[in-house]
Amino acid sequence: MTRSDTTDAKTRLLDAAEHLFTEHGFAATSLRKITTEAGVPLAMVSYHFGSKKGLMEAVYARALGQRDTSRVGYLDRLEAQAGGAPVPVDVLVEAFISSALRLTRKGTISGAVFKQMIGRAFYEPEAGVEDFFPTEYAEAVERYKCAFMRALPALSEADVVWRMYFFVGMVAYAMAGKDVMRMTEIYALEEAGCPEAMLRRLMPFIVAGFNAPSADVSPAAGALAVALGT
Amino acid sequence: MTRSDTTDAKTRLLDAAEHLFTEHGFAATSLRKITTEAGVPLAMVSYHFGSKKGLMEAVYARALGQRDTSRVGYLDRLEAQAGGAPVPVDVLVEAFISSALRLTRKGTISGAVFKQMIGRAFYEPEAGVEDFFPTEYAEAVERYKCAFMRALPALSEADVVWRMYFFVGMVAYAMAGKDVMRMTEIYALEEAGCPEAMLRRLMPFIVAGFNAPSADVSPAAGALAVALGT
DNA sequence: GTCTATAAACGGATAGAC
DNA sequence: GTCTATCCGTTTATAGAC
Repeated sequence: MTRSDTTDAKTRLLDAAEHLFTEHGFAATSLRKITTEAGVPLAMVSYHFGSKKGLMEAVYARALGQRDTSRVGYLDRLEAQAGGAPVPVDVLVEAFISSALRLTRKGTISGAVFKQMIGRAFYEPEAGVEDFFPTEYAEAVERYKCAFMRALPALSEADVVWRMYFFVGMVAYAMAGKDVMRMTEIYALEEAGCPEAMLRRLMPFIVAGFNAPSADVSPAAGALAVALGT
Repeated sequence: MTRSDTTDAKTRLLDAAEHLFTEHGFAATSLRKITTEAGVPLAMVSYHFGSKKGLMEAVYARALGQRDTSRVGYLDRLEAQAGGAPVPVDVLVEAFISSALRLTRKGTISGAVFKQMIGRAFYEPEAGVEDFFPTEYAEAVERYKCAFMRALPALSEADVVWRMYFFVGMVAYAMAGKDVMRMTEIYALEEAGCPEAMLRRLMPFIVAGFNAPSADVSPAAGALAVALGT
């Protein structure tokens, strides 16, 4: 048993499940591995959570805590503060990233684990995992979309949505601690593992991306098309 | 059986495994599902590939085909063409994306499936999956890093590497067809599923990001720090 | 070479003792 | 409430018939 026996079984189960689901994914993690790491009998899963899926739901429920309403609330304040004028792009980007970081539950769970968990939830192929992140997100995306469109009147709606897509994807990637090219190993990036520092690096990159001129979508014009033809 | 019987069993197995591993992940895909979809007996897996892991390796081996040396070769040509002068950022970005797209094997496999497979390989938590993408990538990253540093002398090495990290992550995210906020559904983005179009949208975004002023890393100065303090 | 049948282990879930 | 022992379907892998 990995954890101290002073903690109760339910908590130890949640801790172990959180760790193993995060590390290896849902399908690859058996209840036996979880109960072994937690040092509790197998049957405690059924008793406390009903099923494997119930355990996972509980893991996410604990991590998410009470529903975080500050996502749009923060944006509300910013827009009220601007008093009718568009909120600048850099403020929007910073607000979105801050909201993402603020998902961290204040409590026993480490911020790093939580963020990796969120990231995994998105990448997890199992059906239903994404459903823990429900409608509020669609609302927030829509609100931010409108804000970005007002801040960037030169861009088409498609461009704004695509750039938000890239933005969201990169935040998820960074928060999940992914590193497909092993760059953090190779170049020993100091700030890897510290989401705050990483996202501070990210912010000017994203802001500049949003402010870029519109993409040329015509098939013939792109330099990319030329390169692909070779 | 889903596929035509005219194709031989080995190929049908590879096709089915490629599809299902890509769709649901390695751990969540059983050999039975694969053999059922392929319309071949279960034992053919052991016969042709030895084990489940062997099958997956074969899937990746087929997809990767012969080692693709054009990754740095393309960059070589660009640098020779520039004749000592730094290769501009937009050309580098376009070259990198083109190389990523060019990973597509010319043959039966669809480009979309392949790209999603590559993306999944990175996100797949199972140990050893990333090992199919070996040292050549580290070389390419190093070469591009030097090229970007020469094109962006105002940036520190750390900034360049971080921005490449974001760049690579976003390409992987987009190529894997991920969509954590379901934005392609909600906003019915037409070009989703067409990597070329998507990456053409991505290019100006990334180029502007690279050209952004250096990130202010000091703890107190960032607007982010202020927001987090509230 | 190809496939049926089965082995051997593992999976999630539960009955029932304490 | 807590846990042992077990059920039973599923899994990967293989033995051996054709």
